[in-house]
Amino acid sequence: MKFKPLENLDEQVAEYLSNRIIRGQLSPGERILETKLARELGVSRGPIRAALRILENKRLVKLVPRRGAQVSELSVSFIDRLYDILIELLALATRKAVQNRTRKDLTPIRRSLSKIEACALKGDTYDYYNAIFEFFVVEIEAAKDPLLARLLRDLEPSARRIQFASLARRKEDLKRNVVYFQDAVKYIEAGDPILADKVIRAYAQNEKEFALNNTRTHIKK
Amino acid sequence: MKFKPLENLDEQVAEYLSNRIIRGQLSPGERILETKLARELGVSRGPIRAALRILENKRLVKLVPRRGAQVSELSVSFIDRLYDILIELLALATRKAVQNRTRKDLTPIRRSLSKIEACALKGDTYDYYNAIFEFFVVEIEAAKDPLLARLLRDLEPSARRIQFASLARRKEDLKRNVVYFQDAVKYIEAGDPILADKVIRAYAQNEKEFALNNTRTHIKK
DNA sequence: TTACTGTCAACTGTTGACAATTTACAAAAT
DNA sequence: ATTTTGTAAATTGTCAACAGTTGACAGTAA
Repeated sequence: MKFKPLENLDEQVAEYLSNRIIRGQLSPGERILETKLARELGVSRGPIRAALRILENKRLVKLVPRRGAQVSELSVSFIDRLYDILIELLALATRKAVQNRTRKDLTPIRRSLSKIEACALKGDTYDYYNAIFEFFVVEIEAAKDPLLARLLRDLEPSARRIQFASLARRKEDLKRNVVYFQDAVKYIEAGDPILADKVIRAYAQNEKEFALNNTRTHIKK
Repeated sequence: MKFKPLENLDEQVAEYLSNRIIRGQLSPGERILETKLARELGVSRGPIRAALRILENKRLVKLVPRRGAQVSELSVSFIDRLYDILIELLALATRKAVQNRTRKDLTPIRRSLSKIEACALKGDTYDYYNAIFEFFVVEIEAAKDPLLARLLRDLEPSARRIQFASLARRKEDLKRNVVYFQDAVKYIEAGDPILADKVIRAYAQNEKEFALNNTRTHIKK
């Protein structure tokens, strides 16, 4: 049996809030009251405050001194800017994955591609996007760059949040999208950083445009 | 007179520690004891812990659950990876600056170029690098992208730390470096994102190589 | 000597209380 | 009606105390 590294309350609370924000159960702009949340979760305010700091780094909440925390907005311009950055960082990660991957890294990459393909076939939108995030996780693993990994991990919840907001409309998109990942794996296997970079950029760009066109109803500005 | 936004203790402590780490007054690997620091600064452990979370995001300290905080290491591979990311993000910021700048943005950009030139002429290495950071700050301001601005701001202390560690050897480098910024401003004024991108990439690449060759003595691995 | 085990001091994790600040709201003035 | 001012309640900031965990080290057994 594998014992957990005994997460402290900070991270547990952060995880809990993170999920609720991503799923839209907490709406943009909504205030998060420390006292109230502490009562609800049965912990003191200390861990709550630490959790809010964690979420601020992931851009899920906005922290204003002496005015507390609120769920961050999901504006068009934010989506725009997030994907601009994601395009560059994912492309960089892909190039690094091509260069630094060992043979062992290929196994999980191929496995997550299969998962993507399977979900696309079944039309299971929710799991499909989970599989895509998993793909990037293993790709980043292969890139052997902890700093880049962490930056991307910090941006991941925002990406998830955006995708969740447009999940309903994504069904027909699946099969068209799979091609990107099939190509990406092909070039990662072949060791071609330029084409792999290009494919991932194209995917992220496509994702960006889809998000911009399909989250309008959920967001503020 | 301009009143401060009444910083809370969290940020003041973070600022204090940040400076000490950047200047090498706290050495890599050194533990930071909450209780001791709290006594030294005359505050309780609450703000200290919050400050440590802030510094963790800036990668200045490493936080291990139940084992406290220690000053992060400055390894060759970290420098390598940091600049890889900086190259992409600064290039992106530069392109955005070219596209989104107003006429008003040009004034501080030109002013900080003058400062760079003046410091290079005087051979004032320390202020020279301050001026360079200032240049990027105003450039990012012109790029009109708060998300990108924040990512870069989070990485800034690490870059400063690296540059501080190799400051002594940088004197002869100054005049050669100025050209990059003169060119960058030229292309920003002319509205040429491709060449501006290229210049900044070249600068950052150059900076990276210099750092890698001149911080060896200060770092661990 | 070397490896194990138990104990203790030093820390971090968590809490509840108190102080300072902000917000909401009602009353007064324009 | 609209703005201003004053006051109370709600909320965040800070602290100090207690609980739980970790790491070091001395003592014991091989």
